[in-house]
Amino acid sequence: MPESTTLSRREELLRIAAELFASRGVKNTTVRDIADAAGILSGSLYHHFDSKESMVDEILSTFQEELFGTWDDIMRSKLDARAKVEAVVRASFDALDKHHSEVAIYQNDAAYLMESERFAYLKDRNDQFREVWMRLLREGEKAGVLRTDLDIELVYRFVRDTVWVAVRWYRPGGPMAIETVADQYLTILLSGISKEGTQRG
Amino acid sequence: MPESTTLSRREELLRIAAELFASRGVKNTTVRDIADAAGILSGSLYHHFDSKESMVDEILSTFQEELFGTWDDIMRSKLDARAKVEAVVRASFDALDKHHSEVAIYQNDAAYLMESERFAYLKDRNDQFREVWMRLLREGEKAGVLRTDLDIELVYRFVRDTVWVAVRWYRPGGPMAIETVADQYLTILLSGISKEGTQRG
DNA sequence: CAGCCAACCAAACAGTTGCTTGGTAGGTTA
DNA sequence: TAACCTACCAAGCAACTGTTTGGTTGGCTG
Repeated sequence: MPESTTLSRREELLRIAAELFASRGVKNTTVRDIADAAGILSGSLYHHFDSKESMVDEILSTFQEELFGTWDDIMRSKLDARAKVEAVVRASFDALDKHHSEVAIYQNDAAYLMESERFAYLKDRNDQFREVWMRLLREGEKAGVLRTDLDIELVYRFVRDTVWVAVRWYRPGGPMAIETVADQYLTILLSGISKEGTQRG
Repeated sequence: MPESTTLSRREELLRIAAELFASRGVKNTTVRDIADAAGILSGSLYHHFDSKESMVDEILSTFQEELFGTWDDIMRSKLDARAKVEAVVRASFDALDKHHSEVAIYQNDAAYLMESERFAYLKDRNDQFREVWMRLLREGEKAGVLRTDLDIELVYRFVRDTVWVAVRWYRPGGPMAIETVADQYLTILLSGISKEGTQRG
C-alpha cells in the first residue's frame, strides 16, 4: 500500500484537527468540534491521542521538522547570499501552500504555546534559525549585495514576517498561484533591501 | 481634575483587560484573570460591564474609531500619492506605539470576531478602507510613482500586513524608537514598490 | 444627620471543557 | 474457534467558564 495516498485514521484525524485549529485557533477548538468533524464521539479521540495538547504538539513538531530541514539544506548549499535568501523565501511560500493549516497554527498560536515547557522546542529552533539568518544577512552585506543603511535585525524580522503573514489571506487552490505570490513578494523585497544597481531584472 | 491623566476605574479596568487580551488572546483570558489583575473578584467586573464580549467590543471600537479617523484625515488631505502612503504608514506605526494592546488584539482576534454579528463593523470599515487604499495605489500608478509590474491588490496586502505584523516583536518603551522602525520600514517598502527602484522595468 | 452612590464581596448557577471508564462491533490472526 | 486487535460508543466526572444575585462598605452630598 502506498502510504503517500492512504492516510491512516490517526493521520486523517490529525489533518481534521489541524484544519480546525488553523481556522478558529487552538483554544477556540474543542475536542468535540474535532470529533464532530470526524464523525465520532469526543471520547473516541483518546483512543488515538493522549490529549488535545499532544495533537497540537504532533502537528507542529512534524511540520517544523520538515520545514527547518528544507531550510537547512538551502543554508548549507553553495548558493550565494542573495540566492539563499530567495530560495528560503520560495521554500517558505511553498510550505504556505502545501501545509497551510500548520503555518496558520504556527502563526496564530505558537507564540503563546512557546511559553509552556512542552513547546519550548519551537522557540529553540526559532532562535537557532534567527542566528543562521543573521549570518546570511551579514554575509550579504559584506558581499555588497545588501544595502548597509538598514538595521540588520530589522531586515531579518521584515523578511521573516512578510512571508508568513500571507497565511492570513492566501488560500491554497485559490485564484492566485503561490509562485506568483512568491515572485511579486521577492520583487518588492529584493529591490527594497538590495544595494541599488546590484539587482538584475 | 484633568481627565487626561486620571483614568476612571472603568477605563483602568479596560486597560488591564486589553493588556491581558493582547498578550494571551481573548479566548485565553478569563474574567477571573482580569479581576485578579485588577485586585477584585470576577463578579465585580459586571458592575462596570455587561459582559466580557462588551469589553472587547469597547476596546476595539474605540481604537478603530480613532485610527480610521486619523487615516481619513490623511486620505482627504492634499498630499500626493506617495506622501499619503508614507503618512498612513507612519500613523499606523504611531498607533502601534501608543495603542499596542489594541493593535495586538486586532491582529490576533479580529479575524475570528468579525464572523459574529456584533463585530461586523470591524469588517465593514476594513473593507471600506481597502477601497480607499486601492484608489490611492492606482492613483500612484497613474502618476508614475509606483512600478506597474506588480499586482496592486498584492501590494495593498503587503503594505498593510507589513506594518501591523510588527506588533509581534515591537515593544513600546523598548530599545528601538518607533520612528526608527517607521523610517527603516518605509525605506525598504518605498524602494520596493516605487518606480525609481525598478531595474529594467 | 440621612440618603445616596460607586465599587466591591460572597456565593452560587448552568453550561462547557478536557478527559476517563467500561464496554462493544467487526475484522484478522493462530 | 478462540484470542486478539483497532476503532469506536455511552455515560459521566471534575474543573473551569461567563454570569447572576443579594448584600456590604466607605465616601460624598444636601
